Amino acid sequence: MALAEAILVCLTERPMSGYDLAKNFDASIGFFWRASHQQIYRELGRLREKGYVISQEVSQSGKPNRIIHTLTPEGQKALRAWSKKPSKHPSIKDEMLVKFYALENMDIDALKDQLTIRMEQHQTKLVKYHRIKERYYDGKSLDLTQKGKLIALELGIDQEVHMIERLEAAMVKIGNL
Amino acid sequence: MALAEAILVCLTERPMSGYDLAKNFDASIGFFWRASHQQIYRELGRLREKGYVISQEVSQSGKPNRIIHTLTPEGQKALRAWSKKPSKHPSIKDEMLVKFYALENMDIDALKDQLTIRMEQHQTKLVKYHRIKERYYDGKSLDLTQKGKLIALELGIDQEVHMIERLEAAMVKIGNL
DNA sequence: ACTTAATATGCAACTATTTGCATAGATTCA
DNA sequence: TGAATCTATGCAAATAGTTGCATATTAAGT
Repeated sequence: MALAEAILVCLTERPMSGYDLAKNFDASIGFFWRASHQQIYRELGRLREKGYVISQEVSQSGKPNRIIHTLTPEGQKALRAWSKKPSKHPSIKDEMLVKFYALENMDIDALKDQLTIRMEQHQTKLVKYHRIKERYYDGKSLDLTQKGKLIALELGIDQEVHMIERLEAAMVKIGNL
Repeated sequence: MALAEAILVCLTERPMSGYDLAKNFDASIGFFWRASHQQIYRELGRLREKGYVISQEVSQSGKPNRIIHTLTPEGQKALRAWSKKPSKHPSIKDEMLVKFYALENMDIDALKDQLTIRMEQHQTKLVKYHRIKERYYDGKSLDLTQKGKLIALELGIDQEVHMIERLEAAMVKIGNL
């Protein structure tokens, strides 16, 4: 399972609480791997048992205490071993495209609405990516890890740009039916 | 869950056995929704219980008997109702891109190999798509359902074309590190 | 002759993911 | 002043998906 590794990858940046990780999964790494906070907290328990992270509670007044998780050398070793294993091809599950497969049995106006929403979602994502790129990477000197993140980010940006174009083309096509 | 609906979508084309469905999920509809044969057989049981399909055994000599599943009017109604509900955004789980996120902890040569494999997979898919397009859609007059499938197919083709370009660019970038 | 692939179905166990709930003080907006 | 949101953690149940196994015949390749 790669949720474990995705968490470890996050923790290479800095030690984090489960809450921080959940936010990361909603933003940066979440562009390539989605996970809910419930999943993350459970997985952190497993990683602790395996000795891949160590967890220490930090007192806070007012708010609940934070539990900060730090990557251990064993965790780092596990990450490197993982990097050598072939990557599974990404999961493919796109409800909307399935709907196109039986157009005669679909409500086409509803489908158009869904296409519009989908385009907006990709647009939003694209704006987010651009902001991150400008803020953290443009015109800065980058180390190896930052270069890797930039490559992933640029893959994401291109994907969104082309996805929006494709969906617009699809919209024209179903508009002309 | 949309596996149920993906199966119903397949059955709008013609009545099929579980085996036929599994092959469809490896080819056409599987471009947008992957499922194993075990999943499909289990789901067919549920669909039968709900009355969305009816199943009849057809005797065969030599080979095991086939069980042909036919979409019922209730199943068709369920499909139309589903088409009106907003589509969930596609699941995102891309191990390889996660690996780019902690490049310092990765084996870069292994990553390059994985990138190469990934490019080949997309290339294979693209060739498949093109073959299907030429065979079933090019220069033919199409009904509504066929037009829908063509739209989905063309989305797939464009996606693969751009994905291959993106991965090539990424390869150049990690080659230059 | 032997092995692999294709046809055809399906159970069982395990792992992963989603959804709903639960707690509880602090801050921000209307 | 009340409602909503943020911070922070996590359990429990349900649903979904993967992996391994099981059966049985035919046809084609080596």
